[in-house]
Parts: sequence; C-alpha cells; structure tokens
Amino acid sequence: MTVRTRFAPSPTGLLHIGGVRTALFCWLYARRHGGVFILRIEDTDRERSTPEAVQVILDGMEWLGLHADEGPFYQSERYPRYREVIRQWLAAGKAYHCYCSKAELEQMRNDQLARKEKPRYDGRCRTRQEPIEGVTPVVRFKNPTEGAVVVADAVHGNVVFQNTELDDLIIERSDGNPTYNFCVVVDDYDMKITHVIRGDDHLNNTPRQINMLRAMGVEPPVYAHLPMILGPDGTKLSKRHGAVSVLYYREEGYMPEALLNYLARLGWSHGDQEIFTIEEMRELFDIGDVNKSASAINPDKLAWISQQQMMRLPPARIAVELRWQLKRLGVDIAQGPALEAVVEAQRERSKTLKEMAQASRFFFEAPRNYEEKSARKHLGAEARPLMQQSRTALASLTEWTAPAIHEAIQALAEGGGVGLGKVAQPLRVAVSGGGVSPPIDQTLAILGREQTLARLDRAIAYASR
RNA sequence: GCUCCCAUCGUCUAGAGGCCUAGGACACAGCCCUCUCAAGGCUGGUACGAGGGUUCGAAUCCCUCUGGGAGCGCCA
Repeated sequence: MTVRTRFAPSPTGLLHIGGVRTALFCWLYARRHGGVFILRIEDTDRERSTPEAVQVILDGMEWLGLHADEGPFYQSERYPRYREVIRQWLAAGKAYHCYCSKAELEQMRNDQLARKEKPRYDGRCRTRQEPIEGVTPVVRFKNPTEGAVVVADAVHGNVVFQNTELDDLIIERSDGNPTYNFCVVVDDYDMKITHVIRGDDHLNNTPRQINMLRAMGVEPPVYAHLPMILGPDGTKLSKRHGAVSVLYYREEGYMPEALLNYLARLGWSHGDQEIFTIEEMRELFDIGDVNKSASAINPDKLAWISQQQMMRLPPARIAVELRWQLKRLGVDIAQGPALEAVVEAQRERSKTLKEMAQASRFFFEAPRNYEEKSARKHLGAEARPLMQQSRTALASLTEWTAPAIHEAIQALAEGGGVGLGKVAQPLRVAVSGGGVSPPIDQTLAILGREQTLARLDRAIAYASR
C-alpha cells in the first residue's frame, strides 16, 4: 500500500516553526517510503482565514523545498462533499439535529463544572422527534456511548479513551458550514491518507475522529502525534519567540537546509549525528525514532547548524541566498567578484547569510571610512613604510593569485623582521575598512589588483595625514 | 475541575535491565593552531524530578507523588 501523508495547516495565522516541523516530518516520511505528500488548506473558518495567510504558507513551503505531490486542496471548495456526507449520516441515523440554544448549552456547561465534571453535551436532542419552530438546528454526530477507542499511535503507543468521556460534537453549524473535526475525517478518508502526522495537541481529538471514520465504514489510518516545540525559555511558542513566519528565517539569513536540519533534530535523532543533508534525512528518517517530549528552540544551535551547513553546501547553492541578502542591503554586485568565490572565502566565518552579506560588502564597494579602532592601530604613520613596500610588491606581481600574494607578503615580513600580522593588518583595514576579513591573500585575490591598489593608495594617504 | 500526554546536563539528545563511575552536540571556560575573525583540535564543569516496589542487578519495568503541557467551542 502506498504511503500517503498530508500537511493540513489552517490559514488563520502564520506558518511558523512548529508547522514547518510537522510539514517536514510528513514530507520526510512520504519521501522515505516512496509515498505521496499532500498539502491541504483547512480554511473552514471563513472569518479568520485570509488569502494572505494562504500565500505565506505556499511561499514558505516553496522556499523550503517541501513540494507537495498532490494539492493544495482547499476545504472551502469541498462543501458540497461535506453536505453529502452529512445528508447520508442524517438519513442513516448516525447524526441528528440539535435545537439547543446557546443559553441552554451554557447552563448545561455551568452545571457540569459546578459538579466538577468535564463539560460535555448530554445528547438531549438525540431522541427529539419534532423540529422547534423558528430555530435553525445544528447537526451533531452520534458518538458511541460505551466502549473505548484505542488510538494506535506510532510515537505514543496505544492511547485509550473511554467513549463516555466523549460527546456528540457539532459537525454542521446552524449557518450550514461544516466544522473542523468532521472535515478532517471526510478529507482523510477521501484522500486515502494512510499516516496522519500532526502535533500532539490533536491527540485528544483523535478518538472522535476515529469514531467518525468508523461511521464512514473504514478503519483509522496510522497516527503519529509529534511533541510540541517550545520557545527558548521553555514556554509555549508565541510571537515573542519563533512564532513568526518561516520567511522571517530567510530574512535572518538561514538556508532552508539549515532550518530543516535544525528542525529535524527537534524530536528526532539518528544516533549522534547532528548534520544531515536533505538526502540523508530522506533516507534515515523514521517515525519510530521520534521522541515523545516537547523540546525548546535553541537559537545558538540553529546558528551553529547554519554555519555547518554553509561549510558543506555547494557554493552556487549558497550564492542564491547571498545574492538575495546583498540585494536587500542595496549592494550592487554587477561589478564585483563572483559570488561563489566570496562564499568560499566567507562560509566558515559566517553563522548566517545576513552576517555573510554584511561582512562581504567591501568586496563590492570600497569602504567609506575606516573603523576607528582598527585605523588607529594599523593605519598610523609608523605603518606607512610597510604599506608602501606592500604596494610596490603587489603592483609588480606577475600573477594575481592567492599563493603569489601570500609569498610576496611573507617576503616583506621576513625582510622587515616582523610578523605577518604587521603586514597583513594594515592591508586588511585598507581594503575592508575593518580588522576582520578572510585570510588576506585570499581577500586580495578575490578583490582584484586594481581595487586593491586603489584602496591601498587611499590608506597610505590616510596614514600620511 | 475532568480526560489525555510528557519527564536524562542550562538546551537538543543517545540510552529499549548488566556494555553507564550515563555518551554526543550547542552554549560556557582554558589551552593549542594562527595575519584578523573564524574554522579545527584538546581539556574541563554540569543531568537520570522524588518516593516506593520488581530483580542478583534499573536511567531503562510497575505504582504513587511532584512538576510541565494539551484538550474539554456553532476555533482550527
């Protein structure tokens, strides 16, 4: 049987980290088993669902590379199908009209709470024969009143719920719209979902869904309820933490590969391995290796994984995102060096692409001014002679390559009886404006002779003030 | 309140009765390497929530407690 998983976000908020992790596991599981990954937009809440939120989901999934094999399907387009099922259930006595008023329901609830009971509908309309004049009823599902439902969960094992704990849930509102739990059941049934992988906040909904699935005449799929993801402080994810759009992570300079790698390691592990390529995850992921407890996001570790990923990914791949970042900074890269070369030079000293872009500006535009501390330390009058020697040596190099540049600088240092730093640091400040850059030979090689000499001249002038 | 879930370093985790005086990773500290910043290498500290069982033996199995979380909507 072909594995079929689905990611079913509701477009009422942002697609955040938690949603992405769920999507990732669904996608990974389908990929691992040669199955089908389906995207379904759960937009039955017409008040709160927005086209913008749908777009954020679509854009986010696209950026992450989590492509759906089927869909996106929209629940809002499936209303005729939901009505059909409700008609059938009504006719078959599996569902019934309920005429209870909100006040009546409220009263029932308060009474139960007062008796320290779990609030639930008592099924009083189950036996009603006549409609009530002037009241538009809702439709409720007739949940079994005895026995137990066993959720066979791939991460939690068997979880047992007594039917007496459940009640007859509303499946069609008085305005005629179907409700969430019901739509999920019809969709999972119609879409032949074999594995429902979702957050464990849905574990409590599962027995009702199983009961409805059985009313449709099928046995439930395999469930896998994933542990929650918490904020860095261990509390529920909120806007304060990472409950922002995934695209925020793009802005912050993370590669999709890094974010996915980090998220995969939240609740899942494969021995001691920390760094995974997408391909490795696809080969190694298994739902049985997912753990049960919630985990807190750790920004430091995300940053570390980001750097590790950048050190391994093909430069051309990284260049795509670096280009995007530089553009955001307003840097014109038309005249500068190849981005791949910049990536190779910067990758191991950047945690994010945002940092890399900042640190790489000087490759494309000459520094407007020198960082004060560095200038004071390395561009003083005493540095002038060596800078001038450097200029002469560099100008006369026959070939402009990192090894040749290195050799020239080394010779200068030895000739002057000083350390390499005495030669390199003034050069670094001259070309980059600050005291930090990739190795000086590599930096100058990438920058090119013309730019190097021009910037060096300016620095010599500065040191001569 | 009721039902359900969860519980190993600060954090992410390994661990499916003896291999555990509990391993790895992030972060932190020190050292090495070194033209800066990094990367890399080495070293160090810190954890099985508590109490009862079961067993020759428990981080691992059972029970209770404690702590955290979720659900209980004409929200999803």
